[in-house]
Amino acid sequence: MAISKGSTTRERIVEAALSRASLEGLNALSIGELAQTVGMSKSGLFAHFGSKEALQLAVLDAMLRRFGDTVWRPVKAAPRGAARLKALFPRWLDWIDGEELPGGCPIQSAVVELDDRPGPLRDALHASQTRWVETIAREVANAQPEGDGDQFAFELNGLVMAYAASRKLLGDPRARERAERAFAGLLARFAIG
Amino acid sequence: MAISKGSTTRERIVEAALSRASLEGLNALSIGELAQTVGMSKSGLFAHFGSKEALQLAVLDAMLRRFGDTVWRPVKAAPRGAARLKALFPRWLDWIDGEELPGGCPIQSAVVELDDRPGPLRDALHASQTRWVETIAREVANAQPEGDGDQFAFELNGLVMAYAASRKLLGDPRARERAERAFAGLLARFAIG
DNA sequence: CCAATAAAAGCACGATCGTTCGTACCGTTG
DNA sequence: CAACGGTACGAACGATCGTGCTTTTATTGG
Repeated sequence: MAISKGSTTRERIVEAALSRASLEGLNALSIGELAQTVGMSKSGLFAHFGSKEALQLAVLDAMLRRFGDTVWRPVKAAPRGAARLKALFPRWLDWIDGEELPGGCPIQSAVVELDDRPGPLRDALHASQTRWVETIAREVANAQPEGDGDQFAFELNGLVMAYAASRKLLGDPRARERAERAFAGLLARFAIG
Repeated sequence: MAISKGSTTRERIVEAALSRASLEGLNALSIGELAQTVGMSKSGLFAHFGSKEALQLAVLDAMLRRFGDTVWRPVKAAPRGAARLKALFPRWLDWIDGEELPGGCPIQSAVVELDDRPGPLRDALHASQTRWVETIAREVANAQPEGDGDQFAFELNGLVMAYAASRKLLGDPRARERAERAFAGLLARFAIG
């Protein structure tokens, strides 16, 4: 069989852990509780990873892959440059709203959770975020060769975080409209569009 | 004596908890570990609060007060409007850098930690953040009566979050310069200056 | 200085944590 | 049929968690 039994259970575990982590964060993952929700024993679940940190790494990897699949990959259908950036933005906001995961964007939680906690988790997230900034900057370069892509990525990232905070903590119904207006201002300032 | 012994130890506890929470978050606070760092017994410490949640509330309250004292209060010396906003920004970034607390801004951690976890903690933070947005918006109104103060506050908040992420996770040495450039762009777009 | 009160300690509780171990059951392979 | 690696189990480990009690120690007001 191409798919062994173990790999599918492993996926079920990571899937459940991903939901949980989007709500409570990576550190709050508990093996016992996780085992209960997937319906197996603590030790059986544990054997799939060998340590809690390895489980967290698997979950972090899964959330990054899912972001790529859900947000970025469909956007690549749009032509390079301005069109892609404009296609990216609403999709990214949708991702924040969390139709995919119950607790919204787990990456943002991970950023805040890991930013001053050294270790393999932080390293993996750091690498991923660096690549993400480069991805955005490359698109900016396609849209406007004069523009500072890293600066754009910096501000765009802040925009999305502000959207998340405004939406989820403050519950502002105008959050999306605010984000869109800010995005329009950003495009204008960088002469993109 | 005006200051009882209990109130001063309580302050010592909250102070230590504040440092810890700035590193690990409010939920990661542990009474046992906290008691050890303050040099007293678990039960002795516990008696000051009666529950972990009450301790967390005290810590949250302390961090919000400290933000007010460290960031906002000195800024009020500047004249209302544009001058205040310009004075606020670098001071806010300094606060993010965390010369005051070891782990940088604990409020941002709290926002991400509590944004989808209902309860008194979230309520207190929600109220505080709402007041903060209003404070900024009021200042914008003083600087530029035509401007949408809530929109400005939204974007300014995102800027600061982007700065924190860029500085602490990515370790970008140009983070401050990026934030300043973005702030200049924000002021320009709102015709403040 | 003494009694009242506040603060802290001591001890124990049930629960849960991550982890280890030995042991079954399974399908595959020789 | 025998041996095997992969998968999952139950039990148990020491540690730590938040939270009650009861008792001792420190501080305070009269």
